[in-house]
Amino acid sequence: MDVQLKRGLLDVCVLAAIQHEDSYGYKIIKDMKPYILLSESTLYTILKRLEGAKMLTVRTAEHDGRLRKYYRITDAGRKRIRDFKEEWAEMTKIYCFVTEEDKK
Amino acid sequence: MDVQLKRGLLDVCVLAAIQHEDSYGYKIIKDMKPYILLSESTLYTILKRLEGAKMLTVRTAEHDGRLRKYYRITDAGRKRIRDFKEEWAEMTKIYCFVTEEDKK
DNA sequence: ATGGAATACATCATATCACGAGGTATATAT
DNA sequence: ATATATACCTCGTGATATGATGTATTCCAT
Repeated sequence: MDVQLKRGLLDVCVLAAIQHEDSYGYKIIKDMKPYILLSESTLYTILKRLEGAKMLTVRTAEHDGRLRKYYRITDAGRKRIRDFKEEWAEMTKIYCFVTEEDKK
Repeated sequence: MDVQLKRGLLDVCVLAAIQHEDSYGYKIIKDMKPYILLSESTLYTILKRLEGAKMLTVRTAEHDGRLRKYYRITDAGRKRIRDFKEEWAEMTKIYCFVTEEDKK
């Protein structure tokens, strides 16, 4: 997918990946794989940004003797997803505009 | 609409605005207005970029004693629109992923 | 006739952001 | 032993939307 198109989708996708249950970096990438690919460097940049925007919170927990950082979505994060749904309607209009055939 | 989301749509929208007939800066902005807003500085940046990518060609013509730059879509430009249609299918999948309700 | 809006083009500086390259460390399978 | 998977992180770079700003002409209302 075009890099510029991804830009608008990645943040929301990451939020979507943790909306049903807390998750951690490596798992988020795997869960998103069928829909959109992203590298670790990209993901951690996004997680930091979403944390700064208070759309998720972080907690560190031990798992099999190794530390993991678990991310949990906040109300602001859920609002971002709702806003995206509204933006989708606008995008659908744009799609129609772009694919409009010649009206002879 | 979210700035990042616009990024991926603007180029294709500008191409869509000239796909049926040649157009010029001011008119492109007006035609796109119902679907997506963009400033003149943004538009001219995009037109330059699309010209560099050979997705459109430019010609200068006089209109009412004033010079206008008319933009015409190329085959590469039409291909970009076709590619977008394919990307739309991916985006629809992503939309489903994001809006997926809890599966109890 | 004068002033302001609309038309029409353009440049520059800034802030945001995806991503490759690189780094650290442990667990598990071959 | 060694390779692969898991798990985290930082930095530099290139791409790009946008506001601010500038130039110039035409049209319309007062």
